[in-house]
Amino acid sequence: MNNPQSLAAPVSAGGISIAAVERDTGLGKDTLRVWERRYGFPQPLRDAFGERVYPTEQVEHLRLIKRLMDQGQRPGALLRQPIAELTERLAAGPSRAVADDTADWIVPLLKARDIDPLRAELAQRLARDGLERFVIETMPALNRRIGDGWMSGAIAIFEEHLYTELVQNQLRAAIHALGGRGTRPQILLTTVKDEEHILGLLMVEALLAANGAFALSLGAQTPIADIVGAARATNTDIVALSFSGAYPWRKSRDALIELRAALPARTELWAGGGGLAGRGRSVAGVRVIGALSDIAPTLAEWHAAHPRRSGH
Amino acid sequence: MNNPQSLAAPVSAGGISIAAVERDTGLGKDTLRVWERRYGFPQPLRDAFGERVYPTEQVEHLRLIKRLMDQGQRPGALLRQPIAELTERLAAGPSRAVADDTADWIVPLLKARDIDPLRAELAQRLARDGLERFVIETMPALNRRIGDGWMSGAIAIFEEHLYTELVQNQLRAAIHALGGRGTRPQILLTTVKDEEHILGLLMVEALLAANGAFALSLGAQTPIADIVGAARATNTDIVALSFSGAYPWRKSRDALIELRAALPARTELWAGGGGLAGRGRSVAGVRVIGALSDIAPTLAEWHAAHPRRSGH
DNA sequence: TCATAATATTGTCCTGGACAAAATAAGAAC
DNA sequence: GTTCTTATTTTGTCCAGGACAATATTATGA
Repeated sequence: MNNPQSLAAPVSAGGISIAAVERDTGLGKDTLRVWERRYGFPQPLRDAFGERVYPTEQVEHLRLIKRLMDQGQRPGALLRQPIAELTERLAAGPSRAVADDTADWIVPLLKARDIDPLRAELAQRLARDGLERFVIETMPALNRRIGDGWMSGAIAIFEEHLYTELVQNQLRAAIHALGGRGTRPQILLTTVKDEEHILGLLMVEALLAANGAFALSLGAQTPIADIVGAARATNTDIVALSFSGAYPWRKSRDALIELRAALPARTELWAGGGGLAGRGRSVAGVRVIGALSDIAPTLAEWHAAHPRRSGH
Repeated sequence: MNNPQSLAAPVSAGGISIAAVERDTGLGKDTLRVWERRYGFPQPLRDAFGERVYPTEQVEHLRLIKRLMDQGQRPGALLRQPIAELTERLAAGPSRAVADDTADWIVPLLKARDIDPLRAELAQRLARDGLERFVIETMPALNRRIGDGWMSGAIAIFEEHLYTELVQNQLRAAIHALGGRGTRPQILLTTVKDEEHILGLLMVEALLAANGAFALSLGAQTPIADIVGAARATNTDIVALSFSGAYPWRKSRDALIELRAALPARTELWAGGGGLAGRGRSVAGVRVIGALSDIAPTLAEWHAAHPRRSGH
């Protein structure tokens, strides 16, 4: 108690706790423990109380493994490979590549002390490319660049926050400017528990708005029962869910099944985001949106299937 | 694979699995099990494999308990109470009072199916009262009304989300419209770890903007080290922190002390929000902003103390 | 070549024990 | 009375190691 130094930080110094690893990688606590038991990796240190402390490099390694698993590879093999082999596989993987230097400008701008040029640059690109292209092409490139920068230590957390904040403002302003009102279809947009991912949500909202569909966003972390309640109350045509890549597929699937069962049959259920991308067969009654660029066509399909009737 | 019906649904029939309860209530698996062991509730059934199956009513009960806990009550007492007692407590709530009927209009508008009138009403009030008055007078009344409504069950969570979303959009748009750039003082605005409270942050940002000071908001949950890093990097004059009422005072004090020690002496440190209001003596070197209405005067003071020099 | 059965892999659940962190109550000092 | 310490209770999360259903992979036979 008198020695805050020794008390305060099981976190910062050597590594992070198992709960933090779960949050960061999307791998469950049980999974992490059973991997350690079976494969000998990860092999966290222990703090003074015998609790696992994962060094940053191992978390990095785990993140790499998670990425490969999302591509369809199986853990048994991956966990026995040395790390060099893994990066190699990742590079070989589907459609990596695409020399991404189109987004390189963001880093120096973030690093500069003055934020006005950054804000201006973002605004200008948005204006020049248009909302749709900005969201589908520019932003993913930027996000990836920022993510990489963060992992390699080139970008500090506050700089990532700053980026998120500025882009968010741009998107919100753009959506606001489109100023749509109660058109059909009526869309409810949200994420389930444990999903933060505000930016992804906003990207979808922007794309929908660009295509004349104005979603009602409930923000992140809406419990399933409340999603159902909201859909009922607002007479929603489509409930759209977004899952980030860190969300375990099993969980998203369960959530979708439960939600599908609880929603009225006439309400469509759409799901998308990195957590579902590439997942072979989907859940019955759920429309999986594989990529951002699929949103517009899917919306068009909906319109084709629901010809406009007079009245409201 | 051949019998999807029987396979798929440990979910629907009698109840739901522990993972589903965790997702729906936000109570961790470990917590659910330890409550069962200690207090005898919840008391799930078991399926053929010995796994817990929670009946819907118990999930409902758990959700009620969670709500009371969010209100500050402790589980030990709640878990021993019969369900009738709980609903009663919920209605009683903490220190209601203050006949606040100026904000009563929000509830029926939220309840109505159509969101356009709500959006319009908010926009109109903002335009009529001006940003400053809207933030200082209207919004706190609305927030309180919404909070009360939620606790008493009159307002569903999704309606609260909806309100937050709409107000947020209004504020952001207003700030954006003021469109200020790199003026002095340079302010860094954020909350520390574990603080969500986005709306409060945005209110402060709006007030500052209304007074010609454009804060750089880092969003919520910035680690202290990163706040310091950001302040250093951007040559910040003032770091402003917001603490919600739910944040324990002890923690905010510690955070402020730590931050004060780490920041350069020339950087001022301001702190405000419900978590600090009324707290007698403050931390040395920290300026406590008691109420939203104090922001403008405090800012004026800063300007008086820092007469404008030519150049920047 | 394709469907079906046998086998291997893998994630989640289980029990029951432990203990740090948070909240509260009790006491001391200004 | 109020603020600061110090004990005591409460409460959430972690641990180990066993088990087994769900899923993926391989072998087998028509």
